[in-house]
Amino acid sequence: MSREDSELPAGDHIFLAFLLWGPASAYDIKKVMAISVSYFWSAAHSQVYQQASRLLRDGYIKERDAPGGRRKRILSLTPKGRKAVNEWLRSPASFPDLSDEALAKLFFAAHGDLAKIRAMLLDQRDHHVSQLAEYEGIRKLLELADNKDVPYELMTLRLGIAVEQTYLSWLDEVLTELRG
Amino acid sequence: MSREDSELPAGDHIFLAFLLWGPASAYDIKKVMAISVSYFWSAAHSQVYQQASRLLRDGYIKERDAPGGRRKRILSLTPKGRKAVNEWLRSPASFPDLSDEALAKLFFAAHGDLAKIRAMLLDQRDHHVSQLAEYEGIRKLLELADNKDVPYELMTLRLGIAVEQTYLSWLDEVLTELRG
DNA sequence: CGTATATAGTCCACTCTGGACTGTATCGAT
DNA sequence: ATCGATACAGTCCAGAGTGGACTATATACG
Repeated sequence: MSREDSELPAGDHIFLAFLLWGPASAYDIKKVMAISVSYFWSAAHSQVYQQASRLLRDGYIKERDAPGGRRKRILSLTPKGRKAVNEWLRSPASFPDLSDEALAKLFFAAHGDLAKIRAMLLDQRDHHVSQLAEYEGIRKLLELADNKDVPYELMTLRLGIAVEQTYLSWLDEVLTELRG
Repeated sequence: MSREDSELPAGDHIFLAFLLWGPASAYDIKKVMAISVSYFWSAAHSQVYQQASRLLRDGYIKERDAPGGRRKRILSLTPKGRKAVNEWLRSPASFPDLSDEALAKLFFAAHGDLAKIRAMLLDQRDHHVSQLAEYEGIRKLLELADNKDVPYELMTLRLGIAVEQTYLSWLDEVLTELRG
C-alpha cells in the first residue's frame, strides 16, 4: 500500500528538494548530501535507495534510464513531487535533535575511569577540529563563487562553524577542569 | 536469537547506565532520561520497553515485581550488564549527530518563500529561547545542590546552554540579513 | 594486463519511531 | 462517596531507518 495521504518523512522532502536542482540518480543525491547537508542531516547509504523506491511507488518522482551502458536510474520530480516540496518549504519545521554518545559517557563519568574519559574527549576534540577545518574549507569555496548564488548555503554553513567552535571551547574548558 | 556477541546499540548502554544509580522500572528510566540526558540523547516512549525486553532476554538485566498492587517491573543490572556498562564507559565514543529540518529548509530557501522561511525561523527562535530558559533553570538547581555531587551533569548542561546561545546569536544574525 | 578504486546499486536482520490502545491508581470537586 | 481528570505503567504494530555484506561494471594506473 502506498501512503497517499499520510505526511512524508522529513528525509523524503529533502530528497525531493535535491531534485529541484535537476534530475539525478539516488547515487548522485547521496553524494551531494554528503558534501552539503550532512552537517545537519544524514542518512545511511542504503536509505537513499529505499526512499527512491517509495517515492517512485507513490508517484512523487519518475525515472528514466541513463544513456550509456551503465545502469543508472535518473530520477526527476513529477508535478505531485514538486507540489510536495513546495508545501514543505512553506511550512514550519520540527526542532533540532542532537545525539552525542560522548556527552552520555561524560554524564556518567562518576562511574567510569577519568583517564579513559579524558582520552575519549581528546578523541572527540580531534574530530571537531577536523570538522571545523572542513567547513572552513567549504566556506572559502562558497565565498569564491559569486556569493549571490549561495547565500543560504553559506548561512547554514556558518551555523555549522559556530557550533564546532562552541564544542571546541567547551571541550578545552572541560579538559582543563578534568586535568586538575 | 539473542545478540550474545554483537555490540549493543549505544542507547542500550545508556539504559544500563541509569541502572547504575539503582534499580528502576523502564517507566522510571524514561522519565529520568527526559529531565537529564534528553538534550543529547532521546528515545521514543515505546523504545524504552523494547530495550528492556531485549536486555532482559540477553541477560544484561533482571526483573522483579514491585511491592504493592501496581504492576510495575523493577529492573536491575546483572553482573553481565554491569560489565557491559563499565566497558562502554571506558571506550571511545562515536561522534555527534545533529538533525535539523529547519536548516534543511533554509538551505533550499531559494526555492521557497522568504516570508515563510522567516516565520519558520522565528518559530525556531522561540523554541531555542525556551530550551535555554529550561537549561538555565536546571543549572540553578544543580548549583544549589552540593556541586561536588554533580560536576559531570553540570558539564554536559553547560554545553547544552552554550549550543543554545550559539543557535540564538546565529538566528538573530540570519533574521537580520533576511529582513533586508 | 592485472588490480585497485570509483560507480551504482541490492538485500537483509535488526532497531527505532510515533501513535493508538489498555488498564490501574490517585486526587480534587461535587 | 463517587465521578471525571490526570498520572502511572505498559503493550502492540506498521512503517522508517541503520549498518554491513554483497554484486557487478567502468575507469585509472603502474
